[in-house]
Amino acid sequence: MSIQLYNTLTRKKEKFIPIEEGKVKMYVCGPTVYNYIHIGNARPVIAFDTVRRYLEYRGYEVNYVSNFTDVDDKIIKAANELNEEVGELTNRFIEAYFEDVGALGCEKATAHPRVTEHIGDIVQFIQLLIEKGYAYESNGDVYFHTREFDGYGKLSHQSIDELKVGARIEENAIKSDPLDFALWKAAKEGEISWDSPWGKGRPGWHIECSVMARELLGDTIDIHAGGQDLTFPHHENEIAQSEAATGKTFANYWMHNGYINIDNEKMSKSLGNFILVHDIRKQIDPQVLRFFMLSVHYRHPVNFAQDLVENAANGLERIRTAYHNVQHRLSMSADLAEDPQSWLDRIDEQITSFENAMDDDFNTANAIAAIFELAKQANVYLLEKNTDRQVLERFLEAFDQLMGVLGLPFESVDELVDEEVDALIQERLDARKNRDFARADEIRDQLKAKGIVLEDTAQGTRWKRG
RNA sequence: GGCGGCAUAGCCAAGCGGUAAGGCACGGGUCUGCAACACCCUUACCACCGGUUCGAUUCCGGUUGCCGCCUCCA
Repeated sequence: MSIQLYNTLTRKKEKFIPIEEGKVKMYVCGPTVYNYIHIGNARPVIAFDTVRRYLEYRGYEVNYVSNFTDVDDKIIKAANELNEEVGELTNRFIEAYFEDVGALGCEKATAHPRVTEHIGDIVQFIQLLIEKGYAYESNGDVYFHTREFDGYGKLSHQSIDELKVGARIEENAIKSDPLDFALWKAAKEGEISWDSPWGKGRPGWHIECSVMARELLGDTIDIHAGGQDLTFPHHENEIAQSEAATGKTFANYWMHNGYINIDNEKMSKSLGNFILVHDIRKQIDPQVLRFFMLSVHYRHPVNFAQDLVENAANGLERIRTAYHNVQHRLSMSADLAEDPQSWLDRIDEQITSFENAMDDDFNTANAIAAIFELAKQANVYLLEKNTDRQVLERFLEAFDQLMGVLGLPFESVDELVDEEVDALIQERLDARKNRDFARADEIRDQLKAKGIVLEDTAQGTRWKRG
């Protein structure tokens, strides 16, 4: 089966066909770095990191680009307030971004371009738009003439006239049409700026993505992704700029993730009800956060609430326990069992349903269901008196593979080795053998107080942090 | 005003023409010295009203209720 993905441009699920066979050019809009990212910012990063991992799992070579907006009004404002250089501030938050997103299991992109590294390219791109008659200079600013671009509105499915009726667009004497948007903004006194043919200034917001995507991926890319709210105007404007400049399709597939709500209310920096990843990951296992977000389809809203996250934590724990129990069994016995084949087949069935789910517009909710089913099968298998080494290994391999695609690797065994704990467990085993249950329970309670939970199995006692 | 989304068990969440995946929680069993882990069993007339169809949770129309975009925002 082939991968189907929902394309905002056509509002349909489409078969994914890359421009170049076996390769994917993907661009994901990244954050404006003037603060730590909130969990809403983290959603697209997690969602599209998962998309990327699955594409790679499917054998594609993915060239994944995600930018940093490291100069804009909010950054300048924040830098002024903190009495810090713009560059210092953005470096600080870019570093924090990598820490936060890394904790959430997201791989680094192939490239993380920054706006300030591409000013020259941006200036050239704007010049090209002016030459082609799509942009004009006014008072040191440069604007894109929206009405000159025929396809304007095709992504958000808005007609240009309706947009005007919508009417919350600011009137501005400098623009010749209220729908026009800035490509270049003239610098105010004392602001960070770069020289340009139109005087000192800096790039507008939308132009950076058009330019950096083109520089790093070419005129036409396969997948362009970002949060739902970027559809209009950001992505619409990117299309206008890029296609006006190159005369080619900018991106074949547009993917947009849904929001995170808090108590069913939209979370955003402007509303102020946001949860910073920097803070929350100290309280909640970041893998749980990732698992929680992936338990809902990426296009649907996720409601963030304490009890729902705990719910997800319990579910993840079930999968981890199954995995570690298989590992434990493998380390404790080397039984041989009859007919491993039917079990190997069952494992393959779950891998297939996982793949089917992911092929269907990256349906991680269903993919997770397949992993739960795998866990169930593993638990049932562990009930057998005799197990086959090959089957146990295959279970682990499948768990590793599937959870790996979701960016949720299992803790390695090494981290679970502790001599002191082992000694206590041995002492408890002896106590139980001598029917000294008081001592046995005492040890169990003692370990529990240290956050270590014991599980007695037919093959011995295993422990975990809980 | 324009564009769009959602409404499925106590909670979360898939499915989207052939009488409902999965998880969490609850209850009943089994396992256990007791527990933990686990296993088995139990739990839904898919917001409402019409229509199309042999058959609709799934398609069409309408109603109600939430939500989003059209403005910086993931």
